Amino acid sequence: MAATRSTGRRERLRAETTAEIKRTALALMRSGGPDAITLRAIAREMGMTANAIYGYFATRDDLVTALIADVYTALADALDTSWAGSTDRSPAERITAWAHTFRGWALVNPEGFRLIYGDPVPGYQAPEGGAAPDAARRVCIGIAALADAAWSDGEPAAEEEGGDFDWDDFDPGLLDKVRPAFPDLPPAGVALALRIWGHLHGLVTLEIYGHLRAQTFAPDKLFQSELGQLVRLLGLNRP
Amino acid sequence: MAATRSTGRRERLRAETTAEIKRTALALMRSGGPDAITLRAIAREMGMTANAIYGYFATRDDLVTALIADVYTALADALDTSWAGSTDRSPAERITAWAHTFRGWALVNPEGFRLIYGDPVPGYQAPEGGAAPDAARRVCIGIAALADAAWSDGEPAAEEEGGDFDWDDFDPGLLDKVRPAFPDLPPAGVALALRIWGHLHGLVTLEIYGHLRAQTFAPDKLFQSELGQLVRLLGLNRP
DNA sequence: TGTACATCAGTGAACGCGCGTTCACTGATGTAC
DNA sequence: TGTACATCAGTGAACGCGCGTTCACTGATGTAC
Repeated sequence: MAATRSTGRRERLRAETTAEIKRTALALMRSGGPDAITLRAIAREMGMTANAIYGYFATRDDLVTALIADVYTALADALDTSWAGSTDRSPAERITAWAHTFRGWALVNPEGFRLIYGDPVPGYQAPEGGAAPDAARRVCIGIAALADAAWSDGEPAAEEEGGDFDWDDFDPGLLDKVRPAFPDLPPAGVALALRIWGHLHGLVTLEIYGHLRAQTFAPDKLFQSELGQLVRLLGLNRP
Repeated sequence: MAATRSTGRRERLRAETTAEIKRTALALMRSGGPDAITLRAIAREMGMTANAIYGYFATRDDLVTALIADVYTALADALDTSWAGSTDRSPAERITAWAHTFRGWALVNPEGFRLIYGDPVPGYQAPEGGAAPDAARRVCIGIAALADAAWSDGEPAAEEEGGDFDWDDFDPGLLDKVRPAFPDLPPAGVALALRIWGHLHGLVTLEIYGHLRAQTFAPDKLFQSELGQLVRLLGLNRP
């Protein structure tokens, strides 16, 4: 029994090898940095010849493009799943959970984080219309959701100075997604979202790149403390 | 008149060429990314042979090490100069000026910022006791000065949650410098300093790496707004 | 069930390239008398 | 001021290496009748 249809088996093997190539590439990057992603190194690691990879990816850059898209999508998925799974909790709890998902993902996938947000793989030339922007957008929209959740709880940054933001200050492509989804969020709310992104991105980047761990042994505590302030900044947890 | 002593002239020429090599390396990195720093490319750009550089640096990695030390020191100098030049102003103004210096330096020297805080130059192996940690420390101490200035103005983060920080949470090498300089700054103050670092680093990194500009046309306004909140967070500018 | 053919994953040798680095050298600049 | 020597910045050819990519191929797996 269970003799799978032969074409199906070939396809499955093919998909498995494709996945293994990607997995190996990321593992190499993890241990050797972005310049460790070479077709020859991947092939060596997998016990095959370098040109066998051409059966799966047309060029090295195609592989890198696929890698970036995969990783970006995985991050966006993780964040969206976290957010969608906490609808029954308070905004403060949801935002905290989302931020922990963000940092947690980065700590588990440091090479992915660097691939997405750090310097590009040496020699890599991105294609014209990559899928990466889509996932980047999704992350931004996720952050806008945080800001919106806080905003609908009482205009947290209303007292802000330098907050004379206008719709013209933002990329139309971003607004096309954000405004329909969060009709009550004003320009200052979008600005707040980007600033929150900055806070989280900064601490996580410093940690991933080793700058934070050179100064403190308690990055968790630091992040926790940051989230406490974030929730306060957003005007949540008020008496 | 003015016939410079001959040895002096040779030394001067030597120093000039050394500087030109570094300048060219950074210019190449600016236009071509970290992997554009190669001896051959530098030599090509300068109109000489690649091995002529061996008269100035023993290996390529020595050049990169010198580059990192130079750039890191330049950043720390710029920040310290900004801070030292504003002693007659209010803490809020000083902190704002310092942060603008930080961002301004990064925008003018994006390749330097990436060299210091981003992924390492491909193939680069840092030496044992590099000078980079020193300058990194100096930047941290500068941020501690900001926190101290705010703290002596009224314990800004006293109401903080997750703020149960201890001296043991921080690197002794950092504390050796920070505690004597700022005897009134408690552990929570050092933690606050690192978090402020995260805020600024995050926005600037997103901007330098192009992630911010994909979303907004007004990164200046955003940074300005961030600083307004920072000053408020620090408990300054109170009525 | 058995045979003839098609598919296709992977091989092995080879290419041209740019890299860091080494070597023996040349020729201009500066020094000593 | 003039000559003999020392210094030293830079040359030019060469090395071995790892890279992406191409090519003609082999041999196992699956398909058709």
